[in-house]
Amino acid sequence: MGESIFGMKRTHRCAELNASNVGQQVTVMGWTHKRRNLGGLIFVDLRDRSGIVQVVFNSELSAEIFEKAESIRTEYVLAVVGEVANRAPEALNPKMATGEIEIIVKELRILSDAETTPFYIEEDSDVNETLRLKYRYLDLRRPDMQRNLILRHKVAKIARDYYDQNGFLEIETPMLTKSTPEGARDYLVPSRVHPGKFFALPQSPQLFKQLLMVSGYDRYMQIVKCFRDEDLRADRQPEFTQIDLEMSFVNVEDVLEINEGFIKKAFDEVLGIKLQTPFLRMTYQEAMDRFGSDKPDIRFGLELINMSDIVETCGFKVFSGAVQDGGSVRAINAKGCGKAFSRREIDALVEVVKTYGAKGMAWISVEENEIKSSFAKFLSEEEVKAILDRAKAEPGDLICFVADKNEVVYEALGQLRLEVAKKTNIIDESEFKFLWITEFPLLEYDDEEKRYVAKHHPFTSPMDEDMQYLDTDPGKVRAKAYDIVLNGNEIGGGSIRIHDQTLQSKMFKLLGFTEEQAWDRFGFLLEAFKYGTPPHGGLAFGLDRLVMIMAGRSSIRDVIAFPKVQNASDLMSNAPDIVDDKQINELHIELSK
RNA sequence: GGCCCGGUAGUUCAGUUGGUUAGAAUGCCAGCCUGUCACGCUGGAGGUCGAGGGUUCGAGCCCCUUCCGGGUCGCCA
Repeated sequence: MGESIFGMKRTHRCAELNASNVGQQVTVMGWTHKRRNLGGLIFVDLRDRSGIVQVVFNSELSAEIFEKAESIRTEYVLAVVGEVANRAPEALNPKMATGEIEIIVKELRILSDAETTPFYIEEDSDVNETLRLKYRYLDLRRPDMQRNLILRHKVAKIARDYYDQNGFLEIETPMLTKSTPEGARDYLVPSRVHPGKFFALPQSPQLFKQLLMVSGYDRYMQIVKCFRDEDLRADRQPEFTQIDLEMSFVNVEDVLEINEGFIKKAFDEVLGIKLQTPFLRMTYQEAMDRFGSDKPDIRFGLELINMSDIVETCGFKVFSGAVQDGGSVRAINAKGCGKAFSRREIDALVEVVKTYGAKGMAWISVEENEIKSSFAKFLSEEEVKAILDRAKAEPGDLICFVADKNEVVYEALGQLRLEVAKKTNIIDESEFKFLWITEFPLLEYDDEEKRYVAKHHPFTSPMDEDMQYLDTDPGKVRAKAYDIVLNGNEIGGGSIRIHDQTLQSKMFKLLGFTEEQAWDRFGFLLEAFKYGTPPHGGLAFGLDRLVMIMAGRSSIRDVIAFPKVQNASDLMSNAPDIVDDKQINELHIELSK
């Protein structure tokens, strides 16, 4: 059993001590990071969340204390009273933040012993993630994980302070809500009191924050958990955190401006990085045309080049056919890759575009006085020359083409662009490139459901100048919707909302809802809109993704204390799990076999 | 639901064409050691090769099934 802490009070965290404390008697408490027993002299590196300090047990101690010190093992929890001393010049450790000093121990208590941990508690360990997650509380002792969570805390704190200073009120919205059929799958919670009825956990506080605008709160923010029952990815967890906000009496530009102010402040105060505002604004159409993506990584070029007009009537059916069917032929010029890539590596690029629905990838490898290509023989000399000119081709380049429906061409080349950038190592990992993508399409056609669905959500306002197309050509209507993109990651998005009941009803109709269905599902919102609704709009940041990038990690699991694995379970607590029949019965649920 | 990668001492890994008792480093345990900081030296323990089945005289290695983890496509208003 561990010793009591009775009568002791911690005076400092381990790494808070420095040369200015020399001569002071201090009490520190923490975990045994490492011990070095030299026989008559024992060193212990004591660790807490601040860092590590060396404590020394020497022969001036009583036999009782020294024997106790000999029993110390890794991860034992210690309380140590001692005097801070300068280290001898030859014993300095410049690699340690506290390497100039050490604590000469006078009193020791072993507060808790510890079994050998399943993995070392050390910086940047490459332990199997299964094991890390099963023993997450040990994983979270690792200094880099502690830094990540501390960074997350700072970002959240800055968000609250910043938005508070700008007149936002933090207001909580319910976790037990009404299921909405549009969008992601809901997590459902059965009601005991109402047999056969279910709550849904919120995918976002969307409707509630709009209602708060109706209520006159003017500026709302909340750091809030959201839930989506969809498959996981490195940047997607079933429960995740948003910095969610909504503002009244604003236009698109007002929302962008206030939010880039937050990002600027967070990067300055947490990372010491001065960002230039305003961030670059780019329309959705421009982003697609130039980068094949609505979340382009603009740390590098490799932009898409439209070749459609050149090849529209060429002899290569794959190209001319795609253009004549309303699609396009586009390319990227992978500078130097014609020379640098083996045939096998080029074949790997073909596999990349196939993953995203392209039927294939045509290519031209440019050499000193000739070109190598599988399809150029179908083209006239002039056509080949026009292609090379437009691609600004130089010897050594590899020009990669995709011909298909625009949708597929964008997606395949956008992803190919990222792949080539990774392979050729042209991305500067130290850069943070933000931009806003604006003027998203309001709707997209769902082939499966045979109807239009909202690209953002059904409450997004169309752009004023496109209102005329709502009835005639809905696919053409652009929305007052925007995303904020950082290094190719969507870290937030939002829109100006519809605040007019008639327009909102029309929108539901466009999405294929009957009047009855719309009122059944969103009646409370439509009803609310009758009583005086301010124009409003807002945005939500994905806090996990933002912090992930700021921490230089590639998975949001590394910035979430207790994340779930790919099958949406928790390896530590073993949730989800079966429950007693009694609980099931109370909820009026029957399980299928 | 599809595709790809992985699973061997506590941990990180190696393991040849299928062939003796499955190795290394580190950690752990014991002994020695007064200036270490990746402490050092000596010795020791430690294995369901993810699980099940098959082929074979013989399987960590080949085949089938399955479980677990990661990446990804679909999915994610």
